[in-house]
Amino acid sequence: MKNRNRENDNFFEKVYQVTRKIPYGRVTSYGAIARYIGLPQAARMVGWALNKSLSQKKFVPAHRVVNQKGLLTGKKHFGCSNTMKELLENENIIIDNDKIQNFENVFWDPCKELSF
DNA sequence: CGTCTGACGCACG
DNA sequence: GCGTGCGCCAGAC
Repeated sequence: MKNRNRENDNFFEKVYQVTRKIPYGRVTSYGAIARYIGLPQAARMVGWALNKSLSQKKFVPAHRVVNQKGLLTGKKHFGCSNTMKELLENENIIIDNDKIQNFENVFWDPCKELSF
């Protein structure tokens, strides 16, 4: 196997890296990540990649990624539906009815913050 | 190779 | 403002 090091070229790895760059107490959306990668219409793949990220050895703050509405749509993939909420609340993020409160304030856009 | 699915996003009614 | 339907890309079967 020669070049399996092209992680950077892999869509999934990009998602992982960007997600890991999400600062504490901040969240982003699937579309934002997808847009940062270059596939704004591939938001679904971001979520899918994050799902696989749960199996990754390195921890990926997938709980900091929500949909454009700020809803914890992926909470069910954390095993317990409360896990994602707990993690977010642990970061001073207010959650109400599986929705992030003050979403605009905690929103973190990689395309903007990373200025890419 | 054809078909279905998926942690979304957007257009439409 | 809310519910429904379609499209998007990539992978699994």
